[in-house]
Amino acid sequence: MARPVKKEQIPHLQEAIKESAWRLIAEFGAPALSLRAIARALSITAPAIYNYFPDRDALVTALTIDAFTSFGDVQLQARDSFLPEQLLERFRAIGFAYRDWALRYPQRYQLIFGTPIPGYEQQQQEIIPSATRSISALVSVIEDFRLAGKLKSENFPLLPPEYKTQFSAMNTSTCHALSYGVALIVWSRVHGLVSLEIGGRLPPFGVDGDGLYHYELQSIAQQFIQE
Amino acid sequence: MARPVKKEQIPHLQEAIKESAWRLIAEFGAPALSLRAIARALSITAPAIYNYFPDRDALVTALTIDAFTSFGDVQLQARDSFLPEQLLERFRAIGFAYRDWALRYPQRYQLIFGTPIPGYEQQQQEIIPSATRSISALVSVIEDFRLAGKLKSENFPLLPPEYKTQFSAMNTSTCHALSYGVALIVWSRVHGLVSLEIGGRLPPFGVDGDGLYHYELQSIAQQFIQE
DNA sequence: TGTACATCAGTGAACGCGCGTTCACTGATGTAC
DNA sequence: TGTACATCAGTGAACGCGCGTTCACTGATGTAC
Repeated sequence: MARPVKKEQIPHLQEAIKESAWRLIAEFGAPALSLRAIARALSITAPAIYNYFPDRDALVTALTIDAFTSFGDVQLQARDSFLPEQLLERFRAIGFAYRDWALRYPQRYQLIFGTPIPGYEQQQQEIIPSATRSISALVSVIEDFRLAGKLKSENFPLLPPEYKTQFSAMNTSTCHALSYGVALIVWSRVHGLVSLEIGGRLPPFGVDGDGLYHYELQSIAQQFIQE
Repeated sequence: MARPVKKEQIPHLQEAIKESAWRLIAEFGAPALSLRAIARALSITAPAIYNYFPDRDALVTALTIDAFTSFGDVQLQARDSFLPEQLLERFRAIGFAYRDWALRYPQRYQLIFGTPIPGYEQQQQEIIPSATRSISALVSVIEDFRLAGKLKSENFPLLPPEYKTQFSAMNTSTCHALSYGVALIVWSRVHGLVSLEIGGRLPPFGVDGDGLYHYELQSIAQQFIQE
């Protein structure tokens, strides 16, 4: 019963495993990911995966880091597609890149920001750098507004000094606590709209996710940024 | 090997099953819920559950409806703890009730708004009424602002007429499309902050979730409500 | 008050399934001489 | 150029597990007479 050994010259099986995992996550959702399903899709046996990842958690951790990294990449690229002086353009570009990525890879977005996968213990230490980087574009542009004296911050709740420590410990060099606080609020608004849209909570017909998102970015700019 | 038959007079097993399910969800998260675990916790056998729910999906649907209902209840109660004329107080009360409920039952919040449980096909029709009701307090108070001429809506993106149809089809009687659109934005902001907080995405130390939330409610009021 | 019977909630065994992980192995590849 | 050998990526069988669901059953309860 010789199985037709196709041996299709997988160049880098480690990458193939991750790609296959992403495909399965896109189709069935992150919580349903299994090593055996990945192996099946690649026409290999499940134990082969153990040559590349010590266990399932390690694979999920690697996927999470890759997702955060790719998510950070597109935002940083969007920022850098404008000159450092074009702060408002940079801000808007980051905002649109954020939503575009999330709509293109909704399951990846849910993997990194949604309900944790059952039975998976997140390895915080390994993930934190890429996670921090994933919002660093936003934080940096808001800090730039502050340095340019263009950050409106009346009434913003005072942030304890630990903020600063915490933040520089997160490897993003120096950043004023205020910028970080404003970035958190901005992030929460963007995340709120995007996660409702991804989750299908905006009623399916007649709701203009695009329009709402544009409006929300505009509102944020009006509230926090000096003309 | 006679097991000590405790027979502790469970009065309404159907309720006990749901309560046990909530306890397991609170401890292990919604995606890990299983009928056998529920049965184990109640010292009954798994097939007994089938006397009360035709299958696992039906149980999850019932839990979802209960969660939405309870979530809607606390918001409506919060609203009605102020006189109909005290619109701003009503709005703030709803906002705080929203966050309080979510922080008290984070796993329920994730069950109804987070990543869907793998293998569970949501029965939209059964759930929609309670889901709609869960944000009806917010929608109603914003509609009241509009009727009182106190809704600031310059620049709000025009909503197609389908909105109105859709919304009344959702059993919330008549409501202007504009109110519904504003409610969506308000909801997305509240949801964004709350879901980041529940997910532990606000850095653990030094971040004042309370303060940020107060600030955000204040911002919303300033943006959308006429003094 | 006493007996026969119907009801039906819960039991226990069993099904087929997919999972993560282990382990001894095999067989192609590449190097050393 | 030819042979012996080490390497090691991937295999196949097996493990123990928990899952949803089915099915024939049992045994307590309550009713009819």
